[in-house]
Amino acid sequence: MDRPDSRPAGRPRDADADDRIIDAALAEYAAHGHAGYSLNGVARRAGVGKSSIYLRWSDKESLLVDAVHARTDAPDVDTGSLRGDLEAVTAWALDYVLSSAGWVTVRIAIDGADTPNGGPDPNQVGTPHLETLRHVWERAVERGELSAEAPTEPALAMLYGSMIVGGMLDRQRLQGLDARGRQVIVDQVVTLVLRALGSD
Amino acid sequence: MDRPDSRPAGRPRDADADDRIIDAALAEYAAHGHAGYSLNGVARRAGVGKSSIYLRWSDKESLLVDAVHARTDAPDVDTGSLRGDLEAVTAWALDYVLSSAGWVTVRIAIDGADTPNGGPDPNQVGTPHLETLRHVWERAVERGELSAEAPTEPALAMLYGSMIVGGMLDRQRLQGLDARGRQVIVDQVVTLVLRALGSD
Amino acid sequence: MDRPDSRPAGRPRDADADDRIIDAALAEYAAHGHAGYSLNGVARRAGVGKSSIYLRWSDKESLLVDAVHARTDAPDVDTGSLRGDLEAVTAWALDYVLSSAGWVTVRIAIDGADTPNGGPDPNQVGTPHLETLRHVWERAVERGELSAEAPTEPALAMLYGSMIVGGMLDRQRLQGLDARGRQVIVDQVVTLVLRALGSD
Amino acid sequence: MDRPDSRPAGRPRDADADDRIIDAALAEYAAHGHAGYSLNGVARRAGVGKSSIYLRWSDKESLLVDAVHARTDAPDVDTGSLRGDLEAVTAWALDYVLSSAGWVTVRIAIDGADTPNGGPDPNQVGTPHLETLRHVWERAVERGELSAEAPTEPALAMLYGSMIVGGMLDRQRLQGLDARGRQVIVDQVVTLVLRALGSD
DNA sequence: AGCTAATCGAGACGGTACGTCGTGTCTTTTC
DNA sequence: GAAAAGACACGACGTACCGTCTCGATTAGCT
Repeated sequence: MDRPDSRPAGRPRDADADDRIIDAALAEYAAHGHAGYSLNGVARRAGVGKSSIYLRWSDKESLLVDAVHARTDAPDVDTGSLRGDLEAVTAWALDYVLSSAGWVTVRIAIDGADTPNGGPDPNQVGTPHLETLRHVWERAVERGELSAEAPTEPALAMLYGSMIVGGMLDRQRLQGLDARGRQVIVDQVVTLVLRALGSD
Repeated sequence: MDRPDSRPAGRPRDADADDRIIDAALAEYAAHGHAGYSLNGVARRAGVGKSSIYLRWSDKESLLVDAVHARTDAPDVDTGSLRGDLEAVTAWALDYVLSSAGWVTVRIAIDGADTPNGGPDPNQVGTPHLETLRHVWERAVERGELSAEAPTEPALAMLYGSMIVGGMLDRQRLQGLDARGRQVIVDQVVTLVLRALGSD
Repeated sequence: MDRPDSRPAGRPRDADADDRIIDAALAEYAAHGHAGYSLNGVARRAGVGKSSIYLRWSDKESLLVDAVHARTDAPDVDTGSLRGDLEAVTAWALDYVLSSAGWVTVRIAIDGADTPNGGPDPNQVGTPHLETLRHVWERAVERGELSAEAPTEPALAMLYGSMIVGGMLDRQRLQGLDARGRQVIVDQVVTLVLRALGSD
Repeated sequence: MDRPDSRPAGRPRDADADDRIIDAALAEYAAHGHAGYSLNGVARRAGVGKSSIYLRWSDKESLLVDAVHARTDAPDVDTGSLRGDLEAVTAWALDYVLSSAGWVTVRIAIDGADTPNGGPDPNQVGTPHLETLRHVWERAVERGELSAEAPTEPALAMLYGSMIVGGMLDRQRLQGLDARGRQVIVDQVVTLVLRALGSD
């Protein structure tokens, strides 16, 4: 007969296909931009039928959101000091916005913000990064480096926003910097943020 | 004889059409979002043939950029004090990123940043705002409120970036605020920036 | 294993759509003439997307050629005598050139003749009718009614050309004739042709 | 005062422009075929503004008709015998249908026949040629070579139609013939027509 | 010489069709 | 029943042309 938790009838989903589709989606987006990101192209690049994509996602927008999610991992740094944590997380954020994949995330979040029920939820997209920053904050409060009343959100926005503006207006120059040059940028921003928080 | 700057031959462009097209473009964008913004729709709404649009702009994207430009005016505030100027310019920036037309600018600048020679120049798009902020800075230095060595660019990025992140992640809530509520946000950000600059 | 002539992968073409498209093409041509024959109009009338048309034909011209081909059937009459055959085939040809669909064929053949590699091959269009006439000839030669040296082609051209000139210059009047009236015309032409052939 | 047939006020039409336009129209038609014949192109080639064309003709179709007319001259041959006249006129007709400009006439007449009040009047287009043939007939009757009861119209249609069918189905080959080769064709057709008329 | 008026080249105007491509759905065979 | 393949109806893209219009410049006859 049938085992109670038997697999559903028919051919099982190809788990590998998920990965191929997600990779293809990000690659197409990075290659041709928002306007040139087409589901036909994704299917072609992934070597997959369109129906296989529509079985998993409702439309091309939600595929993009999921793709970005699946490929975004914000490391939860813990260096023992607020400055150390901020430097680590800022350095990581800088690399992120200067990378092609990372910048796609920003684009998607920006694109989705003004189409309330049309596009992807930007909070859903951006949250991972912010989450990491919040953890840094919490530990700083626990360590007594910050008061609980410190204006968390605005400071987060300043730090994260600095990186975005840098990636937007100064991209070429920043991409040309080596690790040492980027460290200077990071130091500067972290110093400003800490001073703003009265914790320098 | 001939006047050196004589008009070109043929029927002159209809200046009124420019306005109708720009208004229609922004209206279509606001109504249907990025995905639903179609040149056919713009032409229909403006009561204009598509050729008249393509005579002026090379594609729908550059029309959008120009439309946003044409309807964007960054006021060169001058209140007499750094804090006053920053509050004014920040309040204006907040309204800007929360507006539909303003957000389009941000989106376009973001979209164009990673496609070096493909899309519109992000600096061209973003510059007007930054220009205003730089003027504020210059006057503050002249008044002696800031030292000439103050880290201008990072501070600008923090301020402008804060607004962008707010417009991205907290859009719904911020749009719901009245003038008073927005003033609180502005104060908070300006205070942080001034403190970061050691000028509070 | 696989059958050698297995069907190609994917959804098969909708055979019904072919018919609807062809009918719509001829209807549009007949209704609006050559200048007003538009592929958009054909698609609309056929209730079909343009892509479905372009999957089958490369452009509007080749659709028209195929449409005419598909709806043209030249009956292979066989009455037992040359005069009988010629009368039958001439009567049919007269009806043909006076009909809207038939006249379209002539138009297309004429249009295509002077654009060697641009338009449809006129021989491809006109051949079916000529084919029928040639069969009539062959049987007449077999029966001994005509010598094998009789100038086939010029006589064919005379007969067929008479109908075309009639359809061109005398269309209104001929269309107004009843079957009896048309028979008079047919008799006259056949008599002339037979006399020209020295076979009266 | 005023002379009764004074010239109208204002700048007179440029007679030279008529010629340039007509030549350009035929050249464009010959170069790009019916589909590629555009008024914009004619204006460009003639070095003329579109308004100058529309001052003279109501649309591109009637320009074409007039252009063909203006460059068509049907000689009223008179050789003294029916056979001689027919040979002359047939040779001329053959050259005509094989020429680009001549074939345009045929095409226009054909196109206009089935759109009663839409296009140019086919009789207007075709008449000149038929007129010439009728004169030939009349003289033959006067000379007693033909009886007044001879079936004029059908014979005319046979002769003229033969040429059209030849130009349509056998164009390439006939265009390749030299004067001698064409003479053979002409003889054949004339012989058939004369025999049909019982006048050989 | 000045006035009037139609024509000239040029080219923008609102429309519409072209042929291409992408959407999200549907239909087929194969696994 | 999922997979791939690809056809389906629809509609936007950017281009080209239609026939109309609006310009400044020209070219005449009439004052």
